[in-house]
Amino acid sequence: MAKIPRGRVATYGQIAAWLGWPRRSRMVGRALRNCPSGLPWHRVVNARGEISRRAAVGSMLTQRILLQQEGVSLRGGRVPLSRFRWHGPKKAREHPARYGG
DNA sequence: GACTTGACTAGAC
DNA sequence: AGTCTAGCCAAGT
Repeated sequence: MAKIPRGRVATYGQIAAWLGWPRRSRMVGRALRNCPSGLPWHRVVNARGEISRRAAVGSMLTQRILLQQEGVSLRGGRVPLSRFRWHGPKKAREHPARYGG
């Protein structure tokens, strides 16, 4: 998760797959309950680009703000994955998605 | 050990 | 494009 570049997002399923556990997306979410500070937890969204309700302190408002600060804009409450999804630590693209800044 | 729950997902309508 | 369903598997009760 720490490898997710600024201005990009990944899904729970992706992270699970990178770790070698393709069917364990829920475990990623479970693990994030104890997410140590300093990790970009806000760059993790579900497969539809939505922010989970269980998001940390306060609400998903925090996550939305953090994402927007990185240039990840939400459309209709979702991150457009076609644009901001990160393709993984091994297949990472050279150029980040276009975002203001 | 048998339910229930959950920061999920792919597929069907 | 939205909503529902079945599948998932570790943790909690």
